[in-house]
Amino acid sequence: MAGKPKPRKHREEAIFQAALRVIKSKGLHKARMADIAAEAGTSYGLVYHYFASKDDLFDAIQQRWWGGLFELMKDLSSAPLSVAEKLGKIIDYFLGTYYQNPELANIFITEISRSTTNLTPDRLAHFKNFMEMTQEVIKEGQKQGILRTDFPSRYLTYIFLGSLETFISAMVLVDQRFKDIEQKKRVGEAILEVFLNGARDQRQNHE
Amino acid sequence: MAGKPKPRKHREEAIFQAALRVIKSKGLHKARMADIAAEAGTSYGLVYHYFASKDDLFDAIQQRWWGGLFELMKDLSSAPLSVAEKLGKIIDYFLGTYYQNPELANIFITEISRSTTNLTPDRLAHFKNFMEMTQEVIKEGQKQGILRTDFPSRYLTYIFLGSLETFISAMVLVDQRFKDIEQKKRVGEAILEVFLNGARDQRQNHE
Amino acid sequence: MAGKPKPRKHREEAIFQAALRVIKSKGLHKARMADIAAEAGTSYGLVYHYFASKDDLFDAIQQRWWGGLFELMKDLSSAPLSVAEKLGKIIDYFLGTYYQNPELANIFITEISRSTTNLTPDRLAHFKNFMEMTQEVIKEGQKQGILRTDFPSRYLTYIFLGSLETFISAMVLVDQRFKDIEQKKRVGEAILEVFLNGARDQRQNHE
Amino acid sequence: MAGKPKPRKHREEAIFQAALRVIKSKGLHKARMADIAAEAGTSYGLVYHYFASKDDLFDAIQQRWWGGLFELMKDLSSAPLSVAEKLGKIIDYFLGTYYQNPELANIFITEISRSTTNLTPDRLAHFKNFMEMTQEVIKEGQKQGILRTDFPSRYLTYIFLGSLETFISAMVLVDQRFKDIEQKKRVGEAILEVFLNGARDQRQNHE
DNA sequence: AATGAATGAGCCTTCATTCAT
DNA sequence: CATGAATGAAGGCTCATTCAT
Repeated sequence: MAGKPKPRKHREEAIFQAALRVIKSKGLHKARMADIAAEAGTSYGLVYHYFASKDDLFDAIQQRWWGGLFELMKDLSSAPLSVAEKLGKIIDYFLGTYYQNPELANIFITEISRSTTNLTPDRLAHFKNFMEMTQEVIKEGQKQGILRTDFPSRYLTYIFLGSLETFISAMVLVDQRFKDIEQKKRVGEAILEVFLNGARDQRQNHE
Repeated sequence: MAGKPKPRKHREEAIFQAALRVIKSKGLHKARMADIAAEAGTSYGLVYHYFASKDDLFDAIQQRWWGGLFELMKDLSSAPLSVAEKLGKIIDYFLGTYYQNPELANIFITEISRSTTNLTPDRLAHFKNFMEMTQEVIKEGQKQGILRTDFPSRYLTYIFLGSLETFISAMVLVDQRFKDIEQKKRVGEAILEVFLNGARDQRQNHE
Repeated sequence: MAGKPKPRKHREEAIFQAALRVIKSKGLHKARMADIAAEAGTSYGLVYHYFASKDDLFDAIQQRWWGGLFELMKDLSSAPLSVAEKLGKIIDYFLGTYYQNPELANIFITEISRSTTNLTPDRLAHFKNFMEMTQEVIKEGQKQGILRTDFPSRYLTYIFLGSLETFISAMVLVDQRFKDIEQKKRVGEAILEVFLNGARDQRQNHE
Repeated sequence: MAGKPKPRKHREEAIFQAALRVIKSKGLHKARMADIAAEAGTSYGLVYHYFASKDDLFDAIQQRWWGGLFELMKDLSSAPLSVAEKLGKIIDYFLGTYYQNPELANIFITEISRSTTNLTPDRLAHFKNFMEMTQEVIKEGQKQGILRTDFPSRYLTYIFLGSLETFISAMVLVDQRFKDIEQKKRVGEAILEVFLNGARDQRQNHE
C-alpha cells in the first residue's frame, strides 16, 4: 500500500513547481513549454499529459492562489474576529504566501493582478469577487464605527489592498526575500497600522 | 486655418497614440505592429520609419511617463512646499495622467509597473530612482515630525505609493474613468488623508 | 532489407542535401528556408529542429567541405608522397567532390570561396589555414629543387589553387558535369601538368 | 561655356563610386540603396533619379568592367602582338584595374565572376564571350606551336584565367593592395611565366 | 534636380500543439 | 506513462521602390 508515493501526483506537482519558477523568471509570455519541461526534468510531451495546454497550466496556477484566498475569506466571514484582526489575516495570507512560495506570489503580482492581457472574464470575476469580500470587511468596520465613513468603502478597500500589494510588488521587483518571520510580522504590522491609524506622527495628536 | 501642423511630428504622434490604444487593449505582447499601423491609419512600414522596433516604441512610451514624473520630482525637491503638499502633487501626477491620458496610465500599471518580463536594467533604474525620490519626501516628513518614525521610511514609501498605484490599477481593471475633475480631486484627498491620518474613525480619537 | 536507417540522421541528411540543391540553384541569399523544407519534403518547422538557423545550416555545409579537406591536408603532411603526388591529391579532392557532390563543390565556389559577404572571421580563418597548408607543400617542393624559387611560394600557391578553382568554377558556371571518371582524371592531369611544366609546347625546349 | 563641370555627370559618378565602395564592403545583397545614398552624401531619392533600380545600378557596374575588357579584347584580336604579349595584356587589365580601382575588381571577383545568383542570361553571355575571346588567343598559340596541344584549348583557357583570377581573389580576400607598380609588374610576370613555362625548377631541365 | 516620407511584399524565426512509437 | 520528432500558423523586421512636394 506504500510503494512509490503517488508517482502521478508527484510528477504533476514537479511540473507545476517548475512552471512557477520558469514563469516567475521569464514571465508568462516568454516561458516556453519546453523550458518548463526542461526545468522539471521531464520530457517535452509529458507536460501535455498532465496539462491540456499552456493556458490550462496557467489556470491551475491561478487556482492555487485564488483557492487558498477564497478559503480564507469564507472562514473570515463567519469568524468571531474584530475587523482589525480580519484585515490582519488578509495581510498574513499575502505575506505568508510570499514567504513560503515566493514564485506563486510573484506570479500573482506580475501576471494575474495587473495583467489586462491575461484577463479572461473568468479571471476578472475572481478579482471582483475578492474585492467585494474585502469590501464587506471594510463596510463592517465602518458600521462598527471603527473606520471613517467620509470616504466610500470602495476607496478604503483600494487603499488597503494597494498598500499590501505594492509592498509585495516592490519586494518582487528587486527580488527581495524576508530575512525571517520576524521581519514579515513587522511588515504586516506596518501595513495594518498605517491603514488604520495613518502615517501621521501620533505625538502631534496630543498637542 | 492653421495650415498642416508639422506633418512629421503629427504622424509620429498619431502612431504613438495608436500604440497606446492598442497596447492598452491587447497588452504589449499581443499588440502587433500591424495593429498599431492600422489603428494609426498608416502603412505598416511607416511605424518603422519613426520607431526602430517594437521595443523602441515601448521605450518611447515609458519615456513619456517617466519624463513627466521626473520633471515633477525635480521641481518638488526644491519647491517651498509642505510634505503633505508634495505628496499631494505626486498623487496629482498619477491621477492627472489617468484623467487626461488613461491609456498611458493604464500601460504604466499593467506593462511597466509590474512586469518583471519587460524589465530591463535601464527600466529598473527608473523605478528605484523614483522610489528613492519619493522616500526623500517621506524622510523629510519624518525629520519634521510630521510622519511617524516607528517604521522605516521605506515601508511608508511602499505603502504610500501602493495606495496610489492600486487605486488606479483597480480603475484600470474595470476600465473605469473619472466622471469629472471633482471625483478625481476627491479620490486624491482620500488617498492622502488615509495615508496621513489613517482609516480609523476620527471621532474615536476624542474619547 | 536494412530496416529504417536511423530515422533521425536520415531526415537531417535529407534536409542537408535539400539545402545543397536549393542553395546551389538559387544562391544562399535567395534560398528560403521554406524552399529547403519543401525540397526535403518535410515541414517548415522541422528544418529548425535540426538546424538552429539558416546561418547554422550554412555553417554545417561549410563544415562538410572544410572537414574533408583538412582531413586530407593533415594526412598529406605526414604522408611519404612526392610533392607532385601531394598536389595531385589536392586536385583530386576538389574534382572528386565536384564529381560526387556537385552541389557542395558549387556552393564552395560561389558562396564560400569568393564571398566577402558571407565571410565571418571564423570562415576566413579556414581559408588562410588551407592556403598555408598548401603553401607548405609548395615550399617543400622549392626546397627539394622541384619548384622554381624565383617567385615567392605564396605566388605559386595562388596560381596553383587558382587554376584548380577556376576550372571548377567554369564548369559550375555552365552547370557542366564530368562525363565520366576518365574525363575527371584528364582534367586533373592537365591542371597538374600545366602548373608543373607549363603550357609551353615541350618540343620548343629541344630546339 | 565652362561653368560648373557637368553637375549631372558629377553627381551620377559620385553615386556610382559610392555604390562600388558600399557593395565591396557589404556585398551586393546587404548593400542597401540607403547606404549608397548616404555614402555618396546625396539624398535617398536621388539614386533613383540616375539609376532606375538597384539592378540597373548593378548592371552599370558590370558594364564598366566588361566594357573596358571587351575594348581590350577587340584591340588584341587585330594587334600585331605575340601570343605571350596578348596574354600579358589581359593580365595587365585585371591587375591594372585592381591597382587603380580595387573596388571594381573586387566586385567582379565576388559578385560577378562567381555568383550564380546574380547571373542573368545577359550576364552569362558576357562571360562566355570573354572566355571564347581568350580561347581564341590560346588557340592561336597552339597553332603557332607555342602552346602545347595535348590538352584542349578550353582547359588551358580555364587554367590561365584561373591563375589570374584567384591571384586577385586572394588579395581581395585579405584586402591586400599592391605596394607599388613594381609589385604589380612582378605578379604579372609570375602568372605569365608559370602558365607558359611551368612551376618546375628550370635547372632540372638541363640535367 | 532634389528630398525623404510612405508603402507593403517577403522572409526568418518562434513555439504551442499533435502524434507515432 | 513517457518520449521527442513533426507540424505550421503567426509576427517582427527589412528594404526596394514610389510619390508628393
